[in-house]
Amino acid sequence: MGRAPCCDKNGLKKGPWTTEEDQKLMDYIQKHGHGSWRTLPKNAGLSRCGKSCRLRWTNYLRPDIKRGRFSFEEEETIIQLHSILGNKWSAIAARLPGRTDNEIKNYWNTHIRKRLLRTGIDPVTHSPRLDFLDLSSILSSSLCHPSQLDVPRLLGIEPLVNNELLRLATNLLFLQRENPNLLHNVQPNQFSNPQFQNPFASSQTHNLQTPTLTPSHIQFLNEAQLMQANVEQNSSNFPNFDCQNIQTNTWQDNAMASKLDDFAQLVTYGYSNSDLSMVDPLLENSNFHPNMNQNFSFTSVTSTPTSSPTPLNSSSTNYNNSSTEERRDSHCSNLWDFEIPDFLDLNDFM
DNA sequence: AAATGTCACAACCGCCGCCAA
DNA sequence: GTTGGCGGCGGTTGTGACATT
Repeated sequence: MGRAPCCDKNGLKKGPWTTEEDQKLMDYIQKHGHGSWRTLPKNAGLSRCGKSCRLRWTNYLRPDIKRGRFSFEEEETIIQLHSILGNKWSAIAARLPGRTDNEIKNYWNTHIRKRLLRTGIDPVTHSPRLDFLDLSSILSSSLCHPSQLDVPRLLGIEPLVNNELLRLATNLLFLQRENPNLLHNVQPNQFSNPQFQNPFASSQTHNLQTPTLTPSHIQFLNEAQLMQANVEQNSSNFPNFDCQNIQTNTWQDNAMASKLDDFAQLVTYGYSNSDLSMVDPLLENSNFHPNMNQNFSFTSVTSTPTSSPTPLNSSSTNYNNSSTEERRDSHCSNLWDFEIPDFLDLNDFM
């Protein structure tokens, strides 16, 4: 047999809490702790369901709740965490002291989500929305450069992330991990070298030792492969852009790509957008902290792009004379800025 | 000034995993 | 092993405040 019902639903009050009820609940919990929520309402003299009491306490009356508007840093943290965790509001709230999951969820739905949509970012995938493309701009661009009109790409048929580029980056990361000095000496034309296409190929050049597969190597490669598989799986979600057209359409400012450095972290951390079970241990074991964005840059093909770690406290930013909203919009409009290392010739891979 | 629309957020609903009975 | 309540969670709704027409 199961337990007795927690409460008789009939006759229990619902709806907004009165100050008197709040006071009763606070007084009781301060004296006795909440203990069993099932028995609390009766002991506290409240005609409420235990569940209602629990929600009122955790979402509103708890003394450690931070009230007031979300700061820019908090908002940025929420966006970054959401790009990894999705709608795991409790997990996000756990990393924002003083904020409740309900509060974050509400703020997301009423503020952040709308702002992302307004700036052409899909709040679910954190990637640019294809329907946000300025068709007139594209068409005018195509009129100027008819030969560059690429319908399949406009329709998003081709994946944004070229698999070869991804593979190359993965290999580069492996090599960099094996030999941190390697990339400092590399020449642009060396990226066509098979060495960079396959780190396990002959290592006669670059004074590389043939890698021995240690467990860490295997783990790393598994992570990289998982990452690659996820990107391939999700690539259909991404619109494509043509590097040759990048100067001529609205993607100039919104182009999406991964910075190699961020990519390195992405792969190293084993991030998988579709495997959230990896996220919590990942964050727990990493140096991540909401205020330590320098250690948290999951900017990638599948997540929120890099944001400045110090957008606010830098007096040199252009935010000085802007309202918070303007700052946030401005920030969002630059979300998709990216840098590609000079030594990478993307034309070879796109 | 009234009607209507929009926004913000507290609270509820329903589902799920865990675990006591 | 089964049942069903508890606690937690994410999604949705209700409602008051404010803005716009």
